[in-house]
Amino acid sequence: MAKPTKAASTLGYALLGLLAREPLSGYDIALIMKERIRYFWSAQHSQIYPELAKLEEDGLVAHEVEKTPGRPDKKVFAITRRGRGVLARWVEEPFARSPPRDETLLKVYCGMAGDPKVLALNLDEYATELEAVVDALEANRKMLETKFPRELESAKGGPFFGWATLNLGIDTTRARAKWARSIARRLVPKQR
Amino acid sequence: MAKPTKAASTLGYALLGLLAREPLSGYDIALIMKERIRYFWSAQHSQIYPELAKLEEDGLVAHEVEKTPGRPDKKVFAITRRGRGVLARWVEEPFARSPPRDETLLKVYCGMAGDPKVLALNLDEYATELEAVVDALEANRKMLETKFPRELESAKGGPFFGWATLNLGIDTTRARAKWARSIARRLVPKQR
DNA sequence: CTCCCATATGTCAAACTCGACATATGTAGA
DNA sequence: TCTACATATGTCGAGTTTGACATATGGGAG
Repeated sequence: MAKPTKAASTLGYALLGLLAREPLSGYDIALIMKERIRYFWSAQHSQIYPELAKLEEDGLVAHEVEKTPGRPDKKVFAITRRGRGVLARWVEEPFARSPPRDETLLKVYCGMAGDPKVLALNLDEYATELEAVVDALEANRKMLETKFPRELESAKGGPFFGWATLNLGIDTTRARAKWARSIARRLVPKQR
Repeated sequence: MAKPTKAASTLGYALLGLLAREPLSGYDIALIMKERIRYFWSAQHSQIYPELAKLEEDGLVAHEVEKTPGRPDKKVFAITRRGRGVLARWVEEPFARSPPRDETLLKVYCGMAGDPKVLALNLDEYATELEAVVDALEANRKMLETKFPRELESAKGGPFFGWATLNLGIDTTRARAKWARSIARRLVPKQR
């Protein structure tokens, strides 16, 4: 084979996964990464545009220009058949235990170096942020459940896998918030 | 001020956090990152050695050579007073919601592109791995609880913060394993 | 009229990270 | 004897990621 259907980077797979749902521009993708899927993946537009170009070079996506009145032109990308094939092969690979890098846990691990009161305050603030995230994710899940009951029932299609992803996101974010509060409480025992 | 006590990279803080507990060589640190704290941080030795040199240049750590019979010499690093100061300041900064990059969630999010049966198998295998990790983490926590009851009670010192970190690691890893099994079950409904 | 904002796409340098290569010592096994 | 392995430290190139810079359109606020 001349072109053995090259593999993409992990970011490339992320883009393919979004485009497998619907055609999108680089700008759209940047927005989705800042909002919908921020809890498990994100990238800056400065990384997205070059990666889209690379995917197009490899024939995994293709774009057409959409002229919108009163706005700059949009390059709307769609996944190709080759792109779907590459994505499928990656999805079916075993799950890698990629090196987790959790700056929050690292900071708590170093906690003995700092003032417990300050740490406790920061942990509570962190928990409050996370609780807001949980609310947003739960609203998102509720939306999927009312809008796509069929897909969720049959465990097929984009909505189901988005829902599956949300399930873990919600559980771990909530667990994290509770944990932060519990550690904060341990750090300042006799709260008045 | 001539030297405004420069900040370190996140990896630098990780090294300072380990050295704040006990003096260690680069090799020791690499081992600890492969074993004890792998569930929230890791780095290769090729990154650790240069970073230690950089920290030493900035006066945050200092080393002395330990001659061990029948082994190559060891450079044992210890944290300096300046290093503790830099670490303390970082610890007391607010928790940043750093961009999470969860390849597992990404792959499931793209699940509609692959064969459900293969995905289910991989998820089960993944869950089995995670369950082993949970066991190891729990053994570690048990060890801390029997060996350092005082520190855990008073919420002070390295052992307490190691224990605090383990708490979240265990909870989220277990939640992840359960989640993987539950999604796997949904993907192959009528298991014979 | 001017400035800022959302839309929209792009480049570039610096920093971070990984995997491969390199070197050296001593022990255990084939 | 040869080889492999654990210990121990290091360099280097390639790929990833971020943040800053750059450009262009049109609407709304002041």
